[in-house]
Amino acid sequence: MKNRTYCGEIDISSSGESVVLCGWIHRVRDLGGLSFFLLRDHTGIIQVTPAPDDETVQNLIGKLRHEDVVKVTGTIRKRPDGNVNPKMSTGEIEIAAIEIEILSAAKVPPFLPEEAERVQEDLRLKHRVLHLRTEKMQRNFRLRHQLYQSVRRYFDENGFCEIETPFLVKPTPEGARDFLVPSRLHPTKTYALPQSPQIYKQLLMVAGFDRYFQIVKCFRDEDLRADRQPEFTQIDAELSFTDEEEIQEIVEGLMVRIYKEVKNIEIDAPFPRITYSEAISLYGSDKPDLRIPLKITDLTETFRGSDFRVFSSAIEAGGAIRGLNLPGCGGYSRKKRDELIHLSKSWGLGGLVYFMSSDEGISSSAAKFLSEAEMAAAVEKCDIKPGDMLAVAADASIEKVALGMGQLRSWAGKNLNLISEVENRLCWITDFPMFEYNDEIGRYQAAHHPFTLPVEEDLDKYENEPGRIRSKAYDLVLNGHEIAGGSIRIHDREIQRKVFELLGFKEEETRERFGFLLEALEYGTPPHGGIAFGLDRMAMIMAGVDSIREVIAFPKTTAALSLMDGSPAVTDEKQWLELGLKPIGKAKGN
RNA sequence: GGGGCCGUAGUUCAAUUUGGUUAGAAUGCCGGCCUGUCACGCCGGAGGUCGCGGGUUCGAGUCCCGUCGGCCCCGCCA
Repeated sequence: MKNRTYCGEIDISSSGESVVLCGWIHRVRDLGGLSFFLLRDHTGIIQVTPAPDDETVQNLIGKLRHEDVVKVTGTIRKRPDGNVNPKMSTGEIEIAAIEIEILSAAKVPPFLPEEAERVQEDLRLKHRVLHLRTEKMQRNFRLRHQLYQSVRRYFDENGFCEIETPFLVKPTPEGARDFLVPSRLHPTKTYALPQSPQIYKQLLMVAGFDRYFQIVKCFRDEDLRADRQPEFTQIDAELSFTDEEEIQEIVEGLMVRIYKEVKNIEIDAPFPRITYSEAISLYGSDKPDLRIPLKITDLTETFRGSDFRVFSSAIEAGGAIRGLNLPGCGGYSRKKRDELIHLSKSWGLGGLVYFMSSDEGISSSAAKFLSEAEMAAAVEKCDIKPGDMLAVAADASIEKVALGMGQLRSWAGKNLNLISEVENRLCWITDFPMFEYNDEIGRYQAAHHPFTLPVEEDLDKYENEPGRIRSKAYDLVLNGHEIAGGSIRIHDREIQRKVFELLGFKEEETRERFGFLLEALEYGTPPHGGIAFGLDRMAMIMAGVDSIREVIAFPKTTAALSLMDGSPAVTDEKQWLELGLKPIGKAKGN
């Protein structure tokens, strides 16, 4: 519609002008002889009232209902003195309407957009369009749009070429569960939806594109979480003739650019680099939230030779003792301390030993087992001040005590109000282990993926301690969320062969699974590496919401259902037959 | 696969602890009145498979079992 104006774009400077506005009925106030209504579009809300003595319009307003779609023709005018609404950005003006056309009458909606935030989420998901009409959701998606644009501009300016990779790809048994797509033309065979474009972007490097990027959907058939959906969006990038430093610099430039363009926030680069093992011991996590100003302290040496059995037995078994300052908790009641001990058990810790500090000195439940000197040393080492409480855990497994203390650190961040919401803290986690032992299947698995380049000086650990080989992999962590992960890839076929061997892949199997990549790698492969970002998580954090469902237009529930369109759905027998398939088992649902 | 919380008018909640008359309120909806409202106001009205199924009981929204659905977490997510 030409010459159409938006509700939020008008201000007092345009008073006197005639306008055509289109939008939804937000609220009607019918006073009898005089009526008002609020008209809403994606830019804002403005009040409309009949032009003087216009009875036709006056009568029509009484018939308007919530969420009707109307076209309003009228004049912008200053509101009479004393009738300005300071709570509205358009509160100084109103539209004197000479014509109102109902373009589409609305059924009574199950909830009004303005109350969407307090209705049950399943109802919001079912009537997603009503929720998306809210100012908050409109803002979230416009932020996400800005994010796309900023990313595309940045990569384009830095010589990256956007190339689409296929959605119907070869199934890969490693990693996450695949969504399979049966082939009609080739019964018993399937495609898979890509878990990521990993292999294809490596092929693009072999193909000589030098720098590639793509904003692309990925699919993983795993259980859902607040920050995990079965289909999600990655910003995927890959570079040739590169190294970790270059990739990290490019990413830092991107993050600085995004924050500036999307949020108008200046962030500092470079971001701190923290090795995986440092992250685990200092923060008890491979994705530490650096907004929490607490570090875990190793107290193993402080308590070596202690008479306290809980400590000495952990040390004798090769374990560790770690402490964390809980600032301001020195006065915690017995009940609160017990609650925390209960929680600590769910974090995999055996319990917590407390040292409460006050002006009178240190008190502790373990005081009778420990010397004054030991207690003083621990408190000193953890920077405990009067009023604080030191929580200490010991375990025969270093990993267990580290991760448990990490949970305690997160708990403290949330519950002791230590997190500043306006802060954005980014860091790199580097030097990940190349392999992780999987107890269930009794072999090593790639911690990142099997094309990741191991750190060269660790290669001699192949035979005896593969668990200690580090890889050239890196994660980018923002406020405790992993938002990107990448690596330098293997371009040497001998190293690739060794990695597959260690992962227990038979040569034949390797050829069958990854043959097309390995073959391509033989025809002249540039050293290359890259990274992939979780765009949904970035949008979630930048929008200040707690779930990626708030930044995905049509998300699934935690049971992977779409309440709006009812997918997945029972499929016609005819469609199954065409694919040469027959469903077994029984559908659940109502 | 496991743990926790939740499900009552269109919506948000109360009544569930301790089983007992006709399941209440607000808002939304419908009708009437009202000429400067802005969460308009006033008057009246309609609206309930208490998620579903089974069990215990003289009697179940309330107790028990199962199931469906939602959220959070663990496992899982190369």
